[in-house]
Parts: sequence; structure tokens; C-alpha cells
Amino acid sequence: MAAQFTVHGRLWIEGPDGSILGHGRVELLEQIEALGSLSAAAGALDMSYRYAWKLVKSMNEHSDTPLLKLNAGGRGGGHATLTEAGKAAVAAYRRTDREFEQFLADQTDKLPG
Amino acid sequence: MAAQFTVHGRLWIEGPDGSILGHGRVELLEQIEALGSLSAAAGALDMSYRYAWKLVKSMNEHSDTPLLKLNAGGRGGGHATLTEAGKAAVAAYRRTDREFEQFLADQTDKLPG
DNA sequence: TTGCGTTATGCATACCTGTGCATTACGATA
DNA sequence: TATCGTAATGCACAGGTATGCATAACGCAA
Repeated sequence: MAAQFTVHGRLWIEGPDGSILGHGRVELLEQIEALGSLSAAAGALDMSYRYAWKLVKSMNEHSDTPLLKLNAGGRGGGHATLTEAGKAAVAAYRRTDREFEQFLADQTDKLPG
Repeated sequence: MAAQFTVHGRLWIEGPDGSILGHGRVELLEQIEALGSLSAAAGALDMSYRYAWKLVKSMNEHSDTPLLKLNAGGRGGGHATLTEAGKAAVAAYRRTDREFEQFLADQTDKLPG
């Protein structure tokens, strides 16, 4: 029997400085790490470059230590890289998110018929 | 030591018919049950009557069995009551939500430094 | 049958999120 | 120094969410 009703949710981590790290931002950071470019990362996520740039701007503004470094110009036009703080933040979120997925599945099973 | 970072989230239940029951709708249903009036419930939640009415409309439209019954006119001008299905839905959501709160607290504790 | 307060609903509006387009700034390398 | 593709940023706009105002429909009770 497939479950009639399903439990869904969204998860994010808030820092003392008001920073917010949720699903969208983490995916963006991961793509940046993988592709080395903000514009490529935005494209891979079907997200507008305009908005992706706004996200990283707010991330870096709100965090004590920046999560990533953007470089305009240079070889290939520019590039983007995660800082150690950025990599750590992504890892922490992923750990929490994995347990969250499990939680949602468990709760869906617990729902009445 | 208080936690520097905290885990937050939102939770909702989706039905096979596309119905959605989240925090806001559940609070509205609870207030309706307590106060017996949609207009009073909206007021108690600092929500516009206009929007509260739209919420219950979409809830009843998407659910096979309506979650509540609205009556215009009559003694006192009208009144609103939860159906049995509505009460059951609220109870199911609250059960899940209680465990979710616990989950968030646990995950916050697990976060690094 | 009139009055009352509630439900019912349209219309205009504001905010937030996210898109799309256009243009400029940048800087290593050829 | 000229080139090239990326980062940086302004402006206009669309869609969802939520508000506020105005007005009609409703139906029991006095």
C-alpha cells in the first residue's frame, strides 16, 4: 500500500549573525565547487545568474567569514571557489539534511491510513 | 554554552488530491474550532479575513471530505465549525509537528561548535 | 419583516522572490 | 596592449502571497 498522505518540509540553518543556509544556497555552493564558476553553477541549476549572484552576496555579507570567493577577470574571465568555511557549512547542512529526509519518510509511514 | 547555529524548518502534509496542510492552515483550523467563527479566528491570528477565507476555500476544494463547514446568516450572523475530518487532520498534523520540533532541537545540538 | 453580524467575493494594492536584459568592471594570458 | 569570458550591477517585469476596502448574500431571532 502506498501512503495516501506524505509529509514534506524545508530545512535551513541560521547563524547568530542572521545568515541563512538552506537547500537552494547549498546546491548553489556545491555546483560552484564542482564547476569553479558562478555563472556555470547558476546555469546548471536553471537559476538566473542575477539571482545566484544576489544569493552569494547576501551569504558573504551575513557571514563573519565568507563562504566563497569570487574573482572577476583573469584566465578564462574569472572564477569562483569555496572557502574552507564554505565547504564546512555545506558538509554540516548535508549531514542534517540526510537525517531530515529520513525523518520525513518515517513520519509519512506513521500517518494514519 | 548556547548553540551558535540553530536548525529551523517548515513542515506540511500533502494529500493525494493535492491538498496541503501546513502550520498556518492548522492554526487557522484550531482557532475556528475554539472560536466558532472564521472572522474571529482570522482576527485572533492577525490574518486578514479575506485571506483566511481563501485558505479554507482551497482546503475544502482540494479535500475529498471538507475539513470545515461555514454557515452564513443565522443566529449571531453565522458560524463556522470543524468536521470530524478536520479535527482528525489537525490532530495528525500536531502529532507530526511535535516530533518535528524535537528533531530540530536534536539537530541543533548535533551541529559543530 | 426588519436587524444584525457573519459569510462570500470582487478589485486595487503592496511585498517578496525570482527572471531577463543590458551594460560595465575586471584581470590573467596570449 | 588587446582579447575573452566571467563577475558586478541597474532596471523593468512577472507571479505568488497577503492586505484592505467595499459590497452583496445569508438566515435566524426579535
